[in-house]
Formats: sequence, C-alpha cells, structure tokens
Amino acid sequence: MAYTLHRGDALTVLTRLADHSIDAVITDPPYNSGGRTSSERTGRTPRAKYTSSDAAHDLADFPGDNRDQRSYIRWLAELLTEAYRLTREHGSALVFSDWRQGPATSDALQMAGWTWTGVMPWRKPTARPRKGGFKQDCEYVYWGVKGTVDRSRDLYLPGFFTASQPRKDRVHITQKPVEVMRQLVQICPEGGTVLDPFTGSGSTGVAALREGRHFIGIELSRHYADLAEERLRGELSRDDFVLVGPEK
Amino acid sequence: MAYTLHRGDALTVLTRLADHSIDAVITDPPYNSGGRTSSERTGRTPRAKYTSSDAAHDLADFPGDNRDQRSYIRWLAELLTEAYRLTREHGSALVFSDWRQGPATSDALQMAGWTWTGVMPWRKPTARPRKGGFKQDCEYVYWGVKGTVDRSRDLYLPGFFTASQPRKDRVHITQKPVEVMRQLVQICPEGGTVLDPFTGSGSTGVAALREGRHFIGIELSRHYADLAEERLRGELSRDDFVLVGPEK
DNA sequence: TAATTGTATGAATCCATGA
DNA sequence: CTCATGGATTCATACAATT
Repeated sequence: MAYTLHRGDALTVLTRLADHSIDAVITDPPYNSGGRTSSERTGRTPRAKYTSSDAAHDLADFPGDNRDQRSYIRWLAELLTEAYRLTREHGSALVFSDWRQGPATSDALQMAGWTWTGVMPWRKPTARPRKGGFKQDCEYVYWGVKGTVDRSRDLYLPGFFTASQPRKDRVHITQKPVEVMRQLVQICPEGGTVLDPFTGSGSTGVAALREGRHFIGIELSRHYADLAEERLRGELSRDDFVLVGPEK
Repeated sequence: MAYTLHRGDALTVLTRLADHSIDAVITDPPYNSGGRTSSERTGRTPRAKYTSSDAAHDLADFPGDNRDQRSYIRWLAELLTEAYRLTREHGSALVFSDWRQGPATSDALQMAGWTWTGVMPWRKPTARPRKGGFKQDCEYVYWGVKGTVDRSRDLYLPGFFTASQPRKDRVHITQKPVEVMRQLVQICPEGGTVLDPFTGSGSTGVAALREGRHFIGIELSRHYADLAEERLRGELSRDDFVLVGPEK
C-alpha cells in the first residue's frame, strides 16, 4: 500500500489529477455550520464556534469554515464534480455532514452527478445535552455512487456507526475515529485507491492503509499536512499491520 | 387524559381546528418514496412497496402515497402550515421521514414557518442488509419548533432511538414502536395536547395517553380509524396506567 | 486487580450586553 | 430597532486518580 499527499487547495489539486484514477472519495469538508446568525457562522474561527469556553485544549483552527450556505452548496458541488470525473464507474463518494448541512450536502452530491444512495448516521455518545428537548448527537455520512452500486461484490456494510470522538492523542478539532473510517473505506475495493481532498490529520488515510487500500490526500494547511504525513508514514512502518486479519 | 379521533382528510379536518390548541404535532406522513422512478413510486400500492414479496402480510393499503416529489413538498408544507397555526408558541412538530425524503421534509417544515432544530435517527436493527454497500436501517424524525425551544423546561431527551418495528400485534405497515413514541411525546408538556394528522393504527395516541398527554388524531381510512379507536379505548381502561410513575 | 470517585469536555447553544 | 460579540451553561461519557 502507498500514499500520496498533496499540499494545496482541494479544487486546484483535483483538476490536475487523472480521470478514472480513484475508486472512492471519502471526505469531511468544513461544514460552515455552528451558530444561528450568518455572522456567527462566518465570522468566527472553528475553535470559537465549536469549542467549549472552558476546554483547555489548544488545537489549531482549520481553514475554509466561513462560507454562507448558498456559496457552500456551489463550492461543494463544484468540488464533487471534479471528484466525480476522477472516479471510476460504480465508485463511491462518502461525504460527512452535520444535521444542519444534510440537505445541502445531498443537493451538492446530486448536482455533481452522483446517484444519492443513502445516509449513514454516526452517533457520538459524548455529545452535549440540550435543555428543553432532543440533543443532536449524530453526524451523517452521505453516500453517492457513480452510476449504480456494484452488486457483484460480496460486501455488506453497516448502515449506522457509534463511536466516541478521539480524545487522547487528538490533534484536530474534528478528528474522526479510525474504527469508523475503517468501515467506510471498505466501499473501495481491496487494492483500490481512496481520495480525501480534506485530509486534515489523515484518519481516512490511516484507515485506508490499514485496510489494504492506497490513499491520495490533499490538505491546505501546512500544519495539518505535516501531521498527516507523519501519521501516514508511521502506518507504513507499523510492524503489526500484517497481523490485521480479515474482518469478520 | 382524553382523546379525540376525527375520520377524514387531514388537511380538511385541520382547517376546522382552533388556533393555539395544540402543544405538539407528531406524525408520520406517507413518505411517497420507495422507488427510483416516478412510475415505480406511483404505480404500486403501499403494500407492494413496503412489504417484501415473500412476506405473508395481510395489511391493508393506505391512501395518499403516490405524489411526485415536487407536489409532495407543497402538500406537506401546506399541511404543516395549518399545523403551525394550531400550535402554541414554543410548541414542536416531529415529522417522520425516510432517508430519501429527508431534505424535502426539512424544506417543507421550514416553508411552513417552523424553525428546524434537529434530526433524530431511529434505527431499526432488523433491517435488511444491502449487497455491495451500506444498508439503510434508519428512519428520521425531523424536529421543528414554533419560535424557539422552551429552555425553561427541565427536559433532556435523547438524540437517537433504537427499536425494532412491532412484529407481533402489528396492524399497520409502517407502525411505530410505542417505546420510541413515548420518548417523542415528552416534547409536549405534561397535560398538554398532542396532534397526529396521520393517526394510522394510533401508536402516537397510545404513547401520549400513557405519558399523560391528551391526544387528537385524524385518520382517513375507516379501517385504521376503527383500529385506532379500539387501541385508544383500550388505553383508557388499562388499570395499570396509574402505575406509570414520573419519569426520572 | 477491580471498583469507585473525581475531573475534564463536546463540528453547541443561548442570552445579556454593547455597538 | 437590528446585528455582532463574548461569556455562561448543560450532562453523559471517557479517562485518570484513588481506594
């Protein structure tokens, strides 16, 4: 297994990649969510929007979390259009979203040509409660395919995930649990290639390598690109990775 | 606790009800999905769509499940507009949807004036697996409020439900588990009134009565109106219902 | 070693205050 | 008035510290 990391803007780098070189696009774009007013959403850093005021951690902000909803849909649709071009027939796109941006994500996916085939909730047991009603403790993975689902594969994946956010060793505010990502990357055939245009700290890549898929990542921020590089390099030199047997 | 059942068309009956008489609208409209093409959606009866071909069900069809998506949104928005008028300030609407109609449901809710405040997945552990990818084993409850959430209530509800569809004693194709509905009706203050314009077999009403809320139901089909009537009457004569203590 | 107690925090949300 | 800003708040859960 091998990986490639590009440092730069997602859309710019995508346009340079070759047609039909990718089997699955799995990514977690900035949600541009958080806050009731436009200025709350666009005028604050991710840390200010998403972090408890008494939290002691010192994780870096990430860029691109300040679009309004209209330009968010257009931007995401354009990105997913490029991703569609790169993807082989029957390939998949898996896009993370919170509850607020769900409809926008579904729209963008379909505007880009993907066939929307499902939604998989990811439940986070440690979400904040909400006084006066129902808490919102799920994020969502929107699933699109290029053309139709490949029904010839003997593959049965869950429709729902539950896992806590990484706490120890966390390096990104929105870091995803590797155990969830390991399930998701299986939508890519073994030995195929997974693309993540918003690599962040690289959990998608880590999962891809552990599950025997190649990985191509793109990350704008130097800080996170370096962190992802380090984590991915560490994966290739893990001597226990041959111990990972076939999933039951 | 008391209940009222109207037999008739939802929209027609709603226009006859009084302003500000309702605390929570909790309902499961016909989803109108279940097929990729317009003809697949409109050409089959609900039984043909929602039951597997080999299942030995004997459940009656229900009407109003063959609109295309555009008119579905308009129809649902109109219905939710009437429901909005009936509802008190800070009251809630909880609308069931499958994954396909989620964006449409969110649109209709907001078109009708409700503030969209969340989505709660309901997971059905017995859903069929899907060859070649992720199974779709969740339905969704879309939550809207009139104005803002009432933060003065000391109420903390879950953001996620898991429960199997009733198997024994099931009388409606899309019957909801009472244990899920008992959580949902708590968004209505104790002693308040819950409205369900698509009563079906009456699970919302059963849950409302058990949790100490009044219930108003509307059901078009004579068959299901009779069934709901019977179930609700049975609730009022349960001698164990006084044993239901205050929720912790 | 196992059980118990203690502490920090969450892709938030709400509200008072000031511009 | 509206809009922007910053600080206070909520509890289940994870993990560390302690018994």
